[in-house]
Amino acid sequence: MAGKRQASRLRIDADIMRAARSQLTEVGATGLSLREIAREVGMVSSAVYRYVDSRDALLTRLIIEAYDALGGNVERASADHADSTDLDRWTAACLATRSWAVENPHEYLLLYGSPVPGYAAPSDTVDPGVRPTLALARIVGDAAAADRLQPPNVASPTEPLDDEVARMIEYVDIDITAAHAAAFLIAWTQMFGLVSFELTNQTRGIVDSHQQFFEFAVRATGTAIGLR
Amino acid sequence: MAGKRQASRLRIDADIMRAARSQLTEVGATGLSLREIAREVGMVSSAVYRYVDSRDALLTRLIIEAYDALGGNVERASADHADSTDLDRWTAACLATRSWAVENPHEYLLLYGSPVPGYAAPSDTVDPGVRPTLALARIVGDAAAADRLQPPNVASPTEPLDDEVARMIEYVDIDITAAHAAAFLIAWTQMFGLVSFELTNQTRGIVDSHQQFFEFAVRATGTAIGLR
DNA sequence: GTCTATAAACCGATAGAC
DNA sequence: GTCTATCGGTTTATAGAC
Repeated sequence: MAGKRQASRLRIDADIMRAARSQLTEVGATGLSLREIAREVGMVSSAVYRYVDSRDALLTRLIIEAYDALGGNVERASADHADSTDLDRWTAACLATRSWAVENPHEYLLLYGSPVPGYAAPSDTVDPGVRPTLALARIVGDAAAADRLQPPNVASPTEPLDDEVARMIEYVDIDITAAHAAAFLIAWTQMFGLVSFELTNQTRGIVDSHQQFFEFAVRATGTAIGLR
Repeated sequence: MAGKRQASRLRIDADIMRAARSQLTEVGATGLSLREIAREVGMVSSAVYRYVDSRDALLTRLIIEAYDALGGNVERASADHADSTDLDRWTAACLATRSWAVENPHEYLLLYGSPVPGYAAPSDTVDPGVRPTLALARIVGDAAAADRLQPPNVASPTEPLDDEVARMIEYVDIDITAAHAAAFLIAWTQMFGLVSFELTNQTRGIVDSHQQFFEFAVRATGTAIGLR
C-alpha cells in the first residue's frame, strides 16, 4: 500500500504549505517560523523536518509558488484579451498583476519587496521569477510581430545603453527595437513601483482611488511604448 | 556643571545612533538589536534604555534621520541646479535620490521597502517622509510658475481622478494642472520603482549600466511631465 | 547612570526512543 | 514517521544594588 502512505504524505505536505501561507499573510516572511507551522498543523516541531529540509527551503518553495501564481494570472489575462486591442491587453495584464498583489500583499512583498534577511534565493527561483515579466513583454512582442506597434514615446537609448538593451532583447527572445525595449522597461518599473507604493502605503494622502489611478498610469505607459 | 553632563549624554547618544546605523547596514532593519548596539558601544544591554525608549523608538529615529538625509540631498541637488534647464534640474534631483539609495541601501529600504514586521511608524515620520517627494514636485511647480512647463505627454485624468488629483495638488500647495500632476506621479513611482528594483536585484540580467539607464529613464519621464 | 541578574519569551536544528 | 528532550543560541525589557 505504497499509494496510501504517499497520499498521506502529500496531504500533510499540503497542510504544511497551507499553514506556511497563512503565516506569511499574518507575520510576513521574516516572521515565518517552522515551530509555529508545526503548532498550526498539530505536529511537534521536529516532525516538520520530515517534510521540509529547512526554513530556507520552505521560503524557496513559497517564492516559487507565488511567482507561478502571479505569472499564471498575468498569462491568463493576456490570453483572455488576445483579441482585444494591444493596449487593452496590456492594461488587462497589468491590472491582473495589481489584483493579485492587492489580494496577496505578503506574497507580493516576498517577491518584490525587501530581501528576507539571512535568506539568499537559490537559482531555482530564477525561471519562475521571469514569468510575470515575460508575460508582459510578450504583449509588446506580439504587437511588434503583427506590425501594430507604433513608434515609442521616448528617445532612442544612446551609446552604452543600446548595446545592453540589444542583449536584453536577445535574452528574452522578443523582436523589438531598442527604443521599444527601453520604453517597456520604464513601463515595467513604473507599474511595480506603483503597486509597491500602494501596498506599503507610500501613496497615503496622495492617491485614493488606487485602481483607477493604476489603470490610468498603465494606459499612459503602454501608450508610451507604442501600444494602441 | 550641567553642561558637562549634558555633553556626555549627547556624545553617548551619538555613539548609539552611529552603532545603530552601522548595524542597519549590516543586518537590516529587521535584525536591529538593542543588545548588539550595547555591545558595540561598550555598554551593558540595560544601559541603552537610558538613551532610547525602546527598539521601536530607535527605529523611528533612524527613519526620520534617513528621510532628512535623503530629503536634504535632493533639495541640495535641486538648489545647485536652479539655473540649469528644468529637465537638467529634475535629472540632477533624481540622480541624487539614486546616489543616496545606492550608498545607503538599507536606509533606503527602511524607508521605501517592505514594512518592518511588528513596527508601525508613528505620525512623527509623516512630515520628514514627504520631504524627498516634495523637493521633486517643487521642480515641476517652479517650472510651471515660470511658465516654462510644456503640455504633458499623458492624457488628462478623467472623472473621479481629476477631483482627487486636484485635492492632492492643493495639499502640496503647488500650482499645476491635473494632467501635469498625474504625469508627475507616474514619473515619481517610476523612479522609485527603478531604484528599488536595482537595489533588490530584480533587474539582474536585464539592466547592467544602472546609472546610465536610470538617467535615461528619468529624462524620459521628466520630458513626459513637460519639463524642458 | 552604570552595573548584575533575571524574567519570559522566542528560534533552528538534532539525537534517539518508540 | 512521530514523539520527547535537548542543545545552544537569540531577543526585549525590567528590578534593584551601587
